[in-house]
Formats: sequence, C-alpha cells, structure tokens
Amino acid sequence: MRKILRGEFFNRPTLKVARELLGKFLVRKQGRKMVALMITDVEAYIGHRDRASHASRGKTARNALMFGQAGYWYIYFTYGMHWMLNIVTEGNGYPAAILIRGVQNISGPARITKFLKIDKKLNGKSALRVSGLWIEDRGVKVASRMIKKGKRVGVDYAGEWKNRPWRFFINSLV
DNA sequence: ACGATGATGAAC
DNA sequence: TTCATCATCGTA
Repeated sequence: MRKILRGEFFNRPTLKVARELLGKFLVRKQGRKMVALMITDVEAYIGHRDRASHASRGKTARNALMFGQAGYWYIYFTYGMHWMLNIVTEGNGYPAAILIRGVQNISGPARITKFLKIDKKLNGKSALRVSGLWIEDRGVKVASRMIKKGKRVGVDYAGEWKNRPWRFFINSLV
C-alpha cells in the first residue's frame, strides 16, 4: 500500500490531521533521486486567534497560504537561516497549518529542510501530486499509545496559547 | 547561555 | 526607513 494523501485528508480539523500525519511518509524527489522518511513529530497552528501562529496578525503576503486551500506547502524563512516546512489544512479562508518538526532519524524542522534541500522554491506548491514533495500513506499504523502530545516548541511569546498541547510525536522507539 | 543571520511586519 | 522579533541550531 502506497498512496499519496489527497486534499480530503488535509481539509479536516487540524488536530486530527496532525495526529494522523504521524507514520505517514514525507517524499522528496529531485530528478532521479527520491527519499522517503516517516513523519514522527508535528505541530498544529490553528485559526486566527492562535497567538503562536503567523495568522494571528491577519493575512499578509507571507502567511496568505495558510488562509488558502488545504494540501499546499507553506514554507517560510526564519532566524536568518532556517526554512520551516508546513502543510496547509482546513477549508479555504480558515488559516491553519501543520509544521513538520521531525522525521525518522532527523529531529528539528530546520534540519529536515536542510537535509531534503527544501526552500522557498517549493513554497505554495501542491503536495497532492507527484512533483518535488508530497506525503504518502505506506500502510504504517501508529498505535495511539505510542503517540505523545505536548506544548509547541519556541512559542513562549504566545501567552496562554503557548500551553496548548498541539504538538504530536511518536514516543521514541527503542 | 548565546551568537549567527536576514526576512518580516509594525512603528514612525 | 528603521527596528525588534523570530514556529532554530550549533557551540560552549
């Protein structure tokens, strides 16, 4: 079993999508080279009131993708050197996205994009077809007892929103 | 604990 | 146009 996730998968409540992204495969293709890595850690950014989200200060040129259709990549540059990879969720007009924070053998959102050579060239591209970057279900089931949740990382500025348990990750397998 | 390093958004 | 901030990471 090996299928690309479709628009209907992403156009749903973000927390549900986030949980279900664990165990799916992020697939990167550049020419003949193809790499697939299982997603192990994600964070949800939901709605216009979530102060940790770029969308909390309204629609801008940078964050406009978050307000758009589900299933598109939202990739932005931060700290002067890092690219962050997000997939847009929920319906058109409602700002939400999921940060891909970890994949197998790679922890940290900036390390993923560095390893897979992901930058602004993929920003706004569709994740729903075979192109440069998409997500596949390869039949891996992650038992719910293996899924942990916690606070999002690096959002201490977000007031009460910093405490929302909107990070989901697979308990370290050993 | 802190510096790297530059785009972004808000203030002026 | 200027300025503080930032969904981080490597080094210490």
